[in-house]
Amino acid sequence: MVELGTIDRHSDRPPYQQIASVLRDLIVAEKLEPGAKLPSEARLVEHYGVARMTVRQALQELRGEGLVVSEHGRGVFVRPMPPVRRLASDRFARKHRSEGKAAFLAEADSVGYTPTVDRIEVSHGSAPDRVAELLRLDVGAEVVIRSRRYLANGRPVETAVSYIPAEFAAGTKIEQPDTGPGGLYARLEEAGHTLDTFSEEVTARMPVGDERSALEIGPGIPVLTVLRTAYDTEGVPVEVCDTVKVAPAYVLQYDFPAR
Amino acid sequence: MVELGTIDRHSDRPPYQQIASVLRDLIVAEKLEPGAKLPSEARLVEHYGVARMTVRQALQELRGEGLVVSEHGRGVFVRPMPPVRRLASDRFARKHRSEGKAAFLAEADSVGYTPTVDRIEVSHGSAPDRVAELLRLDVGAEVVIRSRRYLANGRPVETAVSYIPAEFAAGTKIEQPDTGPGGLYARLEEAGHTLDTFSEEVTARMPVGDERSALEIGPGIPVLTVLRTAYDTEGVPVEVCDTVKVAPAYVLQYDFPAR
DNA sequence: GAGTGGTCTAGACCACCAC
DNA sequence: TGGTGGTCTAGACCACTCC
Repeated sequence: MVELGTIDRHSDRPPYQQIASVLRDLIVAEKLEPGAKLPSEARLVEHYGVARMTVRQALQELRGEGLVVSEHGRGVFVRPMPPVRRLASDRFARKHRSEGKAAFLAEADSVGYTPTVDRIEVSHGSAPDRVAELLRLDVGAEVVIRSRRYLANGRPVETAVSYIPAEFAAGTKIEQPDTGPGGLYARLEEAGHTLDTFSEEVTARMPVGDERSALEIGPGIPVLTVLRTAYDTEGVPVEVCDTVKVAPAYVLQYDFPAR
Repeated sequence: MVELGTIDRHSDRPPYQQIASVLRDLIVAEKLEPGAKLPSEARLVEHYGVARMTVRQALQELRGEGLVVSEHGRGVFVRPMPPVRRLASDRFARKHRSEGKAAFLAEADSVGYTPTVDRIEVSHGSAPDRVAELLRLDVGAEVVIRSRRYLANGRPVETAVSYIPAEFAAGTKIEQPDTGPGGLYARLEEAGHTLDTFSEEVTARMPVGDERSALEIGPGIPVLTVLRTAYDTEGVPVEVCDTVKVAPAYVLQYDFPAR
């Protein structure tokens, strides 16, 4: 049983904010643990002696802050947080590839979570304008499109879509769902495109509709987007990877010289 | 006059989502330009023939997406967006410092906005735990704390707090509000700490209360946080800078070797 | 069927803003 | 003073989940 306290009708702060504060404090103090069920709206209405819309407005605040998620017909729950993944800028180092692991799987060992990849889809098509620009292709040029979703401990944490110029992928496992040991980058190197440099563009924003469902996050959780271009030793862009990550699940680390 | 259309009472999508969609489309198509006033709640109630709470729920959606801001007693407005700043990983290159400009001012020229810095505060104190760890200081060790706020075209885009071990700042302009030509990093190099490497940790999250007011953003806009550590040529950390940026105003770019 | 959250109605009073 | 958004009430019906 949690301590819900009371609200002060004469306070400057409106009742819905007071109710939101009480619940927020219970959550951050972990008196309500991640995954725990909050009292039902009906209970809160009864406890505080307010209208249901007032209780719902309080819960709306907490949803907006990403602290709770509601499930129709079941209840409102404290949002369970996925483990934090720390991505260092050497995560694509060749030494990881040579061990036969793709970056995501290699990292899971050291951090200690169970990695999964699902929704793998491979197709041929044309690249979005921005991607074509980065790949220095004509708009509409054919690329291999590889999309997939990454999960940590069963919870989605990232979606990724790779675009590879069709000529670089032709006849390789890049055109198949399973790219084999070392992943996509290992296959590109076998095809003669030794990787030299990566360039990443990082932004953050609120998720749009289908991202919310794919990443199983509510509207109160931002996403980090990383648009990565891989260049070979001749400076030719050989792949662009567009990733959308659940922001609270990631810390990106980059080292660079002061020059 | 904008075209508000009508809603379909028999659709699967609830009326509030249909209303939100119409307004959202008008905004993204720029039929409602940034800064423009939306029709009042009363007008929308009249136009769509729904209850006021239904209109408010539609507007709540748009607020959550950061598309509009409401101003009590004035109306609801399309959020005007600050210009996008693209931060490349060479933005602290020595060549910029040697021209006598700090990074923020140097960049404004090329991108074409008016930069301002305000709320500059300098104090002595102890570093937060994480900062002390990065600076390899004992918890509670004395540092110089420099905080400031950056604005582009008069709109806040970033707050920054720098922590410099007291011994490195002693007797330099680092202890004064105006650090002089080339900024903080130029002073550190003059003091014998030639900069060699930067390391940045990037995350994104929703803003907390005082960040919302300092950056003048509503609850629907995420922030990017960058925690940067500067190392000198001997590998000694000489500064940690904790920045909070309005996410939609930034693209961070990093280049790194595939190794 | 009982309990839950999702949506909606038709009012009300208040605080803030511009004129 | 009139128009605006902010908050609240006391209901209603629906869709979903679980038993």
